[in-house]
Amino acid sequence: MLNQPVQVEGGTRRERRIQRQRAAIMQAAAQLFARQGYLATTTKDIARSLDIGESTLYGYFSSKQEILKAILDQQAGMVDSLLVHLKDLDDRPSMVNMVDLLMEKVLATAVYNRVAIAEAWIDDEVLQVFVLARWQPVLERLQEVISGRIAAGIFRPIDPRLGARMILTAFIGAILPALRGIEPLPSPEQRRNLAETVVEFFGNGLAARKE
Amino acid sequence: MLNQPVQVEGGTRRERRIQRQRAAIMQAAAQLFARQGYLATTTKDIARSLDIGESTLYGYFSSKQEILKAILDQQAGMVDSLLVHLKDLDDRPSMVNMVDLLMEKVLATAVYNRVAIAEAWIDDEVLQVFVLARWQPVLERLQEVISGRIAAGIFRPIDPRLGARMILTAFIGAILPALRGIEPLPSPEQRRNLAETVVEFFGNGLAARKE
Amino acid sequence: MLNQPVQVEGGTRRERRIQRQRAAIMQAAAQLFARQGYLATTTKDIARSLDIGESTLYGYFSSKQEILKAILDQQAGMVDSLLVHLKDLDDRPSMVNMVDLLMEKVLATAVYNRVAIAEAWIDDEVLQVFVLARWQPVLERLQEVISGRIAAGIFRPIDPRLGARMILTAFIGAILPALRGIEPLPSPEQRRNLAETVVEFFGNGLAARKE
Amino acid sequence: MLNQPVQVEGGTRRERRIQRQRAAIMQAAAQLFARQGYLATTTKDIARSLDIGESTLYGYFSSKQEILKAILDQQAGMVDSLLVHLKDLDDRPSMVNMVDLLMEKVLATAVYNRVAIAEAWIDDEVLQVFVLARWQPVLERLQEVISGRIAAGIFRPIDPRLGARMILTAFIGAILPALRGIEPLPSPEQRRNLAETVVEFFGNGLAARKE
DNA sequence: CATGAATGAGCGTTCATTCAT
DNA sequence: AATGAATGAACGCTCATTCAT
Repeated sequence: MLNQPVQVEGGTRRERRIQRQRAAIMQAAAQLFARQGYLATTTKDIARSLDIGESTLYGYFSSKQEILKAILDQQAGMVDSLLVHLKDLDDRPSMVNMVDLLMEKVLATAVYNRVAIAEAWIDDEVLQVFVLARWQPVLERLQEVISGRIAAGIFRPIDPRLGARMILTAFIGAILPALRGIEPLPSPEQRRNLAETVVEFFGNGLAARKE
Repeated sequence: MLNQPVQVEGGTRRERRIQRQRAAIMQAAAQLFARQGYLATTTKDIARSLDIGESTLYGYFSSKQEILKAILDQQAGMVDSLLVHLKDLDDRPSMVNMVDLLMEKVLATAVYNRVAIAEAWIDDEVLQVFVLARWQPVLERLQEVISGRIAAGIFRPIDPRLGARMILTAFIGAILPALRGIEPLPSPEQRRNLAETVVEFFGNGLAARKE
Repeated sequence: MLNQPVQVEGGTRRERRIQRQRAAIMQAAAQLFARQGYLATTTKDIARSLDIGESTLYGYFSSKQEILKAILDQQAGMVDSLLVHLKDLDDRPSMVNMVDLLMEKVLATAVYNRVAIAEAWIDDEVLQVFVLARWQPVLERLQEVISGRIAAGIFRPIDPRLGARMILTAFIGAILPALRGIEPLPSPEQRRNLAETVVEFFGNGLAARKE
Repeated sequence: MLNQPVQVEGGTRRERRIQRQRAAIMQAAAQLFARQGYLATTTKDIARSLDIGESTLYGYFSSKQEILKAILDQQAGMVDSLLVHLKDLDDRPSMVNMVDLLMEKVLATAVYNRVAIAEAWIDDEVLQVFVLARWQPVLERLQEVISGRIAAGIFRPIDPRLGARMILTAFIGAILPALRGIEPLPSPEQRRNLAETVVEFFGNGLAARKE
């Protein structure tokens, strides 16, 4: 979780510098928001962690709120970017790939997600706009798959909404310690393993595979 | 979710009155903490919601922090009280009963749990002392059951810790909207239904039951 | 220009204390606003001049703006209270009495008026709401008198609005140094003298009285 | 009240350019100072209204204070320039001419005067140095005229200082709305009319002319 | 010469806590 | 036991000014 200069592209050199600085501020702020919460983090904290003056922040964001909004926006964008990958969920290997990818993306922005979850847990608007609205397509896709399999007799008749929610929270449970920051991020191998376990769990629970 | 005078017992009449007032403060504070977060809730908010003077709070708690601690303590006690019921998890009906009971207890103190989760998400000490330490026995019991079934060939060989975590988060997922406060608490029938679905999911995932 | 405890009446003892404190704050603030201007006066200045904590101010006024508003309101009320006395302006002695009274009232709240003028000079809303609207009846009464005398052939035909404005500013000119705070308030005798001169000026300019 | 490039003369081309820019800054700043007050006007406001960088201002003035000082100086120079015209005040036509000229000059720099009045109303040093000291010769000349006429039996015996002050404030009253910026500047005809009324008022008040 | 970026000092305001009654 | 009043410490934010380019 190093603080490396963020890569940005496009625009003039000046615009790139501004984007780089904005990203650096968001990163530093997100670290602090994740660790102490938004309210407990002062603008002084953020400035000090970047070794800049407090008022310098206001050249890049018009308020502390705006920094949070930018973080939430970026994380929401990440969720959106998942949607293209939600097509093939019919055979087991493609599901494993999908879950692996999901984990990778979610964990790559773990700090941002931690902030988003913290805020959404308390603020209804954040919950609706930045979390529920963005994850909704994922949940719907899951429900489609479940409904399809129920119709095909592969799955028991179950409330697809509940099923989708349980599977999604089980998925989150698998990466929760890393997301919460009490365990290191899993290696690619560990992640693949987790993905396979989640998918298996999705289908058969913990029952022994019946061949 | 009415604010009724809380029943307390033991001690002199005076001590009971004090306990009753402490409980009333905790309840009022927890409502506000749950809705707005601990930091965003002012002592003035709490006092006003009880229609008492702000400084009166300090006759019952030495600080705002202490109110939070008392709330976390109480919720942790609730978790502890679950442990006695964790014995019989061997046949399906007793598992359903257990999960139903768990849900009932967790939802009965939904507001307190919401506060605990919010704080644990941000504060490492709260996470360790008030959440992880208390849920640890539940997780361990679950791991035992899983290990036992793996040994008996009923379950696939899987990391029991991961399995326990996934099942517990799936369980939480089932009641998440009520816990977060965006859906009403489930009726006893709905709850039983949820419990059965969770247990089934635990065993067989979403696969059709093979009888 | 001593800072004596302000007399207030009505309400319970508690309410009277609050009113007294509000008045003390307004008085202290007005002194400072008059001397340095509203913006250049900090809440710290006001608090220090009363030897109270800065945050104590906010128990009596919700913002620095509100202190200013209260001062302007009070001054506007003073102007309103003049109107009852504007009836008899027909013979010379009653005009002198009237002008004398006007001077007395305006000078008794000299500091407040100085603040009101300063703000009205810069802020259009203050000018309209707190100054023009309140002095309007005075100006109109003056115009009536002037129009009446023109009709009676006593006065030259002149724009009554311009006449009223000139006479009012000449009146203010007579007390300007006291209002501005560079000369002490006039004694009652000096004031009566000023009043007579103003009234004479009103009628005959500086020309020698033709008896 | 257009913002045209100000004409300056003397010096090298470079010096003229500097003078022109200084004047442009003063003009822009004076507009803002007049409308919002000195303190409420930020250097950013001034720079933006000139479409230059904020720090560019500091190439022409060493501080925001200095811009104000330059404005006050210039206005004070305008008053000084009136003095040459204060000779002939003996017959009525020349007095009217004089008052007309005074009005013209004062109104031509209305914005600067508005700023000067605002500051002098609050700051003792500005009052003394930039206003009282500069208007003093005008007041003295007026007092001389009054004293002379008293000696000649034309005027009543009156305190010449008070008389001079009243006549000057009545004069200001005649142009006050334009000065304050709530009415447009008077046309030359209107101005001449005002001048005649003021002079008449000076001599005979509002009494009908006795021929 | 012009400027974008940076910043220290200070602002108005909030709030948990104390204290006299 | 209850409270209204008071307050120090700290907050988010602004702004005149500096400085490297």
